[in-house]
Amino acid sequence: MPDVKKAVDQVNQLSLEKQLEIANEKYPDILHEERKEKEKTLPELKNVHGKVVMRLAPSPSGPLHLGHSRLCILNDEYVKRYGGELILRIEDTNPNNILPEAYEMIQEDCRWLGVNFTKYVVQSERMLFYYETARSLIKQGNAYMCSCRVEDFKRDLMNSTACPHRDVSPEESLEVFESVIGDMALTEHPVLVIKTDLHHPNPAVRDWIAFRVIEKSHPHTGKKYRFFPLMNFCVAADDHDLGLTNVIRGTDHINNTERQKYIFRYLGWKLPDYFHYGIIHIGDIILKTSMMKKGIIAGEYTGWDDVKLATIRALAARGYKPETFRKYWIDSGLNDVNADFSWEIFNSINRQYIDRSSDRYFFVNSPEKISVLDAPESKAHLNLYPNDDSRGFREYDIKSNPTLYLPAEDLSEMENGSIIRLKGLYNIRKEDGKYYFAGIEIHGERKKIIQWVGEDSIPFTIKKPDGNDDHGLLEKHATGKIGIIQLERYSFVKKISDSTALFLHR
RNA sequence: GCUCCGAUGGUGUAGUCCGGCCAAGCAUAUCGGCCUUUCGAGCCGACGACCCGGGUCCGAAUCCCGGUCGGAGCACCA
Repeated sequence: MPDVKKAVDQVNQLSLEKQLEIANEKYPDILHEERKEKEKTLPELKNVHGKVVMRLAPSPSGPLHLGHSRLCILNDEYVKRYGGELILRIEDTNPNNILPEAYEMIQEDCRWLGVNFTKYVVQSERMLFYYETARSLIKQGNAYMCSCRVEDFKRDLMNSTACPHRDVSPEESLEVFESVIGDMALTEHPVLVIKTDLHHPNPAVRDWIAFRVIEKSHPHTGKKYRFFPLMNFCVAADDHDLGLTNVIRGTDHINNTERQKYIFRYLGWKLPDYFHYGIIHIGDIILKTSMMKKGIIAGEYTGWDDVKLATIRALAARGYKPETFRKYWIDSGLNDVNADFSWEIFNSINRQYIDRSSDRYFFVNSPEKISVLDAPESKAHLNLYPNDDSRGFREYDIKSNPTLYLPAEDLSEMENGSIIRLKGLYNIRKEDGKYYFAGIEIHGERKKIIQWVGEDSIPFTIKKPDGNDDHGLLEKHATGKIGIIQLERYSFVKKISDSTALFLHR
């Protein structure tokens, strides 16, 4: 150790240039270590043999939202990596939970995200297949028709006791099944139950319900069917029938996977490889489709793309880029630990994608009207993008002793006698509540630099996700400009008209 | 309550399977500096983490046991 210290001391005696020189001569390798920023990638999937078949399986209760985007991107990434098929499967076997427009919206959302599904499947079109699968299970004695009251059925499960219907013969169950899927009037609403293990330690896995009667008309199939399969049943049947090789989904599905495995076992099907990742909790924004729907009906939101919502289309409308979603979810990885979604990081990624293409403009929030005394006639000269004259300019003729609008907050923070810089124009000094011209020089003592607008500015509203819209004035030069812009010192926004923009992020 | 799972800085992650190259990498945030006519971008720097306690081992973020804390599920939703 003393030798090491001695050596280090010796090296440190030398100048940096000298050190570099020696290193260059003798050990060129160490200097070329430039840590290349490795693009983070998803871990390899286990049990991949050749091409994969994966799926997205949303229910059509509404358009896709931020939470769905994760599943979409992850599946898409793996299919792109290994090659194969990505199936978009619409899970619409609950007529009570369907928004007819959602079938189309979901596909649009996928395309916008750059998620290229290669096959589109709608479950309500596969009812006969589900019935056939159910018959097989009944004939095997692995499924039975039950007409117990809900409470009795649940109580039996908790007590690990069999209900009276569990032991009826397959023939008898099949007969009941056929009558329920037929068009006879029903006196009771029986269900089809998959037999598992009444003593399974996890009550969630004990005999579970596979079909139930819903008399309501289905948006796609009308009144043609009334005995609808539940998610666990169709997922198992479809995952096999569509040839899924790998299934990745959230840990909230772990028990469902256990239930679905019974069907695979009974029918001798090969299981796909399952992976369950931790759930990412997304806060500060409305994510539940049912809540959104309610709010839209109540007029609280303008539609599925309202700024306050976290649907893909709402975020797209505000100016988030598809690449942002992709990078964020890849960076988040496939951890099996639950985590919190970070708007901070999400926004930071988005900023990288939009900054260079966003022109800069002045917006004064909560403006205060002032007159600048002793001010000569001037010209304001401002870049559309900092340090890049090729992008063009915003130019204004400012008359002498002009009336200007400045952010009230910045003015109130000014101390008596202090000087502030109006960006692209000149300096002003505050004196006894009045404002005086204070020279045009930029350099010299470091001053705060703020945005401003003139009398030709336009009333402008920024709609914000939290519902507290900002009102102020936008510089005239922005008229006609539509799209993502940066309002200097305020935020990035998506300008949608000459009077309105949607708030994006700082 | 029952079943299962997990625990790395303020936040998100890498590493954990197959112990040593990890006195722990990256991103983001924060704070400084440079640059800049934005509180934006870029560059440089600083700050900051292996839940606790035992055990195995020459060696533990990594393996084992216990504890604590957190989470998911327990629907005739998906």
